Amino acid sequence: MKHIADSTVRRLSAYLRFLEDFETRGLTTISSDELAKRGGTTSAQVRKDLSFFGSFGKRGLGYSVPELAGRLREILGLGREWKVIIVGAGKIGAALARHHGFQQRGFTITAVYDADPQIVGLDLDGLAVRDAGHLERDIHRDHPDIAVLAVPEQAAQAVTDRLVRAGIKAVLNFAPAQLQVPPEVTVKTVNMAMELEGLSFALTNRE
Amino acid sequence: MKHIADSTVRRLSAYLRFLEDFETRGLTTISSDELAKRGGTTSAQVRKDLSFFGSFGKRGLGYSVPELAGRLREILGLGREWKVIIVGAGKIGAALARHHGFQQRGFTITAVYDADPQIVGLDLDGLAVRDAGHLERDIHRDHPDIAVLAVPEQAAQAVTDRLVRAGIKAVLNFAPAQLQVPPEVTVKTVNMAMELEGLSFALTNRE
DNA sequence: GAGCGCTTGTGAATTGATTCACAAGATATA
DNA sequence: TATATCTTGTGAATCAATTCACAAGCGCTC
Repeated sequence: MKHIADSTVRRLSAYLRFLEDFETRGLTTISSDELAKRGGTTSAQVRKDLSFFGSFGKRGLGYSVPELAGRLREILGLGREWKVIIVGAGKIGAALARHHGFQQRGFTITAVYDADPQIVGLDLDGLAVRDAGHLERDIHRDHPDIAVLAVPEQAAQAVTDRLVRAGIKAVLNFAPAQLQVPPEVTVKTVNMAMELEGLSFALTNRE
Repeated sequence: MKHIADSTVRRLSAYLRFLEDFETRGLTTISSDELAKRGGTTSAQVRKDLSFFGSFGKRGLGYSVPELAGRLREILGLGREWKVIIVGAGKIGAALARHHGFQQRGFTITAVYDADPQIVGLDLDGLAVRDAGHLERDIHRDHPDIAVLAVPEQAAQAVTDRLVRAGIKAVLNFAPAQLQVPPEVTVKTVNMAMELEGLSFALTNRE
């Protein structure tokens, strides 16, 4: 398949959210222009994004809401359940573990780990924090798909190396670190400090 | 000033982090190539990024670590303290309020708000959760610079409208919503569901 | 102070993403 | 069946970001 830009995938994800909203409101068709308005983009952009994967609309009419939603779920790989482990049960990790919003879209948190004996064993809304020493054993046994990394900066690369060696192919990184991984592993980093600095820059260099 | 791309600002922020690391390790000069390796980019990219703001290096030698760090802090607007309020003290909001990592870079959390009377008054590591009804009054009095939005999706736009009307010019949005704001307001959105779906896409369409 | 090795700063070239613009298909109406 | 009205899908054009490539500057050595 031709390479798909990250920005395109993010927009597809946004379109799906809007479609689900339209679906609950009982609408059956929608035009690229309406989708664009909701997503803060243009109708040409919407059509181009979709054109990478096929042609799902009807000329003169628009797109069938349920059909397009289904296609997007398929494209994004949301037709199945993904097993997610959280590594690091500090403030961020614990908040994510307790956040039940992920379940909706098929992301199931199957385990939470920490290295601190004070934290291991704690109950987070029904999930017991496991000892990070068992990471490799558990990964070999349970085959989780995605690891959410919520450990301190200094530990981030070492933990990532362990996850990769154990076979993890996707990491959502909350540590403020640039992780090195082999090419078959995908990393997405959420860096709150960087976002705040982006706001600081915008406020300072008011254009 | 010429328009600076978002991706450039994010890289500047990353360079600064590396420089601070080099600084604590006692290094005094660094080349664009070393900076690039650390940041997973190229030396030409590093030099181009910096060239938008001036020429800070010495040919044949590289950059002075403390000088470049200082320049980047200046460019990013980190020479001052920024007052940050957190709106929404649910799981994510509370975790952010307790997270002390922001303070380091000059972002001070001055208040936390929630609309739920059950939550108003709770103590979050020394910060009492205030009644969201007082948002406007407090903003007029305290002039915070940045609002972190951690409210449920359905409330996100309405709360944003209130913040904008009260004079907030920068919002860090954790709600999975596409916020509409006037052009003088900057919004950065952190959308964990979108990141997970990006990973789902990558795992599904293994290239 | 001439020569060498190194690294910056930057136009030019390239690659990538977005926007334009319009032919073609679909529906509706008469 | 003909006409009018929509809206898609997509090459071509434009705009933006990255990479290339090299002249010019700096420090070091002889």
